[in-house]
Amino acid sequence: MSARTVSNVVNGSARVSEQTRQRVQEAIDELGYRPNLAARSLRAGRTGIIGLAIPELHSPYFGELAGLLVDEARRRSWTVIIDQTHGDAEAERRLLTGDGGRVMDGLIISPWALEAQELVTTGRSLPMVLLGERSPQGMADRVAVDNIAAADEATTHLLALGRRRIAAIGLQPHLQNGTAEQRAEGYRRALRRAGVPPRPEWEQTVDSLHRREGARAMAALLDGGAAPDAVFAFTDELALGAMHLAHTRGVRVPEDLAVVGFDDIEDGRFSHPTLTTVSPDKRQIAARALQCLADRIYSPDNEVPASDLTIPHQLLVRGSTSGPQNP
Amino acid sequence: MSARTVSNVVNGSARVSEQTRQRVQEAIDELGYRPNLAARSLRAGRTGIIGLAIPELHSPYFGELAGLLVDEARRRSWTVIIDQTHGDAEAERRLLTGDGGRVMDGLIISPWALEAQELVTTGRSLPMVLLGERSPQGMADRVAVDNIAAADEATTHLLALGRRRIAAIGLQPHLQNGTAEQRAEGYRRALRRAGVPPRPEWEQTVDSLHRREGARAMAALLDGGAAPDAVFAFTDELALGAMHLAHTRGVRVPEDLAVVGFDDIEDGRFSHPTLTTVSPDKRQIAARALQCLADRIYSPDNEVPASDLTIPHQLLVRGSTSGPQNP
DNA sequence: GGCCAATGTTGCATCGTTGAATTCAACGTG
DNA sequence: CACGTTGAATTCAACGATGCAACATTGGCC
Repeated sequence: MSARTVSNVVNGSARVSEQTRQRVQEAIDELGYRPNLAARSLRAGRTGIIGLAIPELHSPYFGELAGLLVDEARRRSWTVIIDQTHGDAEAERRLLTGDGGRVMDGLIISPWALEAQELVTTGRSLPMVLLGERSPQGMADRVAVDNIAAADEATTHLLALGRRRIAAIGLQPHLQNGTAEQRAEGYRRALRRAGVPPRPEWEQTVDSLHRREGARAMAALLDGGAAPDAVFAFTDELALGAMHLAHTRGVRVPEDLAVVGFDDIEDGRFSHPTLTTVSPDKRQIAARALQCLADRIYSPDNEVPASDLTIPHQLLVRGSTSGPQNP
Repeated sequence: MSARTVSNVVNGSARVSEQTRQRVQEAIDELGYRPNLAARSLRAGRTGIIGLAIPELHSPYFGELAGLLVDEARRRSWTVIIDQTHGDAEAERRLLTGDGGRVMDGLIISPWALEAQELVTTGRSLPMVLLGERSPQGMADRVAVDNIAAADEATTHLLALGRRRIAAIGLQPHLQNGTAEQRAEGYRRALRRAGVPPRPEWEQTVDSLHRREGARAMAALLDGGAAPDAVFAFTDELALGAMHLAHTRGVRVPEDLAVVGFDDIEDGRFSHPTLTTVSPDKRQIAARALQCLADRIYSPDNEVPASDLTIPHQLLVRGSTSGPQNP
């Protein structure tokens, strides 16, 4: 009963007689033997581990997305290691260079501080899928919604309600990842099409996407000269923060202020009022991202052309822009 | 320039002349060499990876906790792999037996379906820290808040407001993990001390801890004979679901119905009204859990006695139990 | 009986790293 | 000048699993 035979039994690889198979299996069960993954990885050159790099796990959007990705990875027998970058460029860079050693077979990254250019250059050798950010030279796959179109729809919805003083919360001019900029562009495009000139004082910059910042930005808007009658927040968290502040100031939502968010996090379905939002198909984002990664990992040499997948989204109209609350 | 010398330079271990060190370092930088973690793990018998097993990543409480744990692990140069059990006993068991191979040096698990007895028996050889669930024979470390005392405080707070018809949402009699039971016990204890006999029809069982279930339970309470004037929900998510349903039925919070939750998730700070809650010190839970795990991993043979750490908690009174909304 | 094919099992070598032991060179001392 | 001492670099072996080739066994065929 050599080690080689045991290996054959465990992997069901070579021809093993039924008799030996059973004898080996018994021994395995009895001794509680488990194959050593480190050794297996060393031999195979693969670890079966993929990395997921997101800004923050505690943010509902990324929490929900991470959950879906982990489940999808399990379906493919992959294990996921999660790293939080906290929007720190250095952390993102360290992740890519594999500082301290290469463990991951591939990486799904939602970039924040680094621009795609640097991402792709630094992480050259690592199969990689970008969430949200566009890859410049088609060096890495990318999965994202059409932010411009989605923001346009959201804003158009507010215009259709008769609102004209529509503010935007969520600009991040100092960031490289481009998402905020695209949503801002969609917002402005919709305004212009409706003949409403975009006004800089209605575009609120934020330092983070937390509720707190949404509240701060809303306060700034209310304290500013012309109070808006609608707000398009670039994320649901910002929207919920804005609604919270509106409540504390006695501003009624949606009567005095219509609010639209982006992400369709669970909170928005149960908030008071419920939150109208742009809902990206998160399940599909997870599935497609892993599909891309698998393609890239399993066909290493052939220059697989980078795919740029646009995921469908949907505007969910709820209480924050309509009369009574819809579920 | 042998492999051994390179190893010495990388680890700074043995005596290496300054000259060779530089020569090696240059080569490393130029070739982009990274040590192979699989080989290192194989040699060392350690992977530097710990597992985190939680029911669901998308739940805000576990999302926040996971984020803190990941950060704390990074401070200790550990990598975290995350597994979602979805409350599935089989998934928890598979995790413990290391089905398909042993990767993790240790495991932090928030048990759901399995009772501690089985957990400890099955995962005998794996350093393990339990979150929430008590370990019977002191075979594994445990980190948790004093659920009974905390639930007592929450209920007592409602009693102090003059409420007497206090319902509880969140019982899970079919589960083994004991947390819900402890909170129920604290709830009943407080009622009895105040001379209010616990009434079975005010104890609402739930299938999950999602907002949806909180809403369902609240509906059941309102549709039942005697509508309660207060609710203690065993988690913030249940509480938010309950508040949502109250709003849709025109029940005012806190005037008609006072609500207390448990967990202190971010949503509760920005909901309308803001949510009174029991706040466990999550940062400390994360820090202590990793400390325990480190102790156990780094002193393998010595039977380190299992520690049972009680983490402090705090009742945060907010809008859902007071007049206007406090932040 | 001798030879080949099919089937089942084993041994060898290897993945990359590192502990332990070894070689090599330079230097100081009696 | 012979010899011990110290510092620096190298070689050897091993961690555990597995691709590959070799080996053993059996049965069938001419």
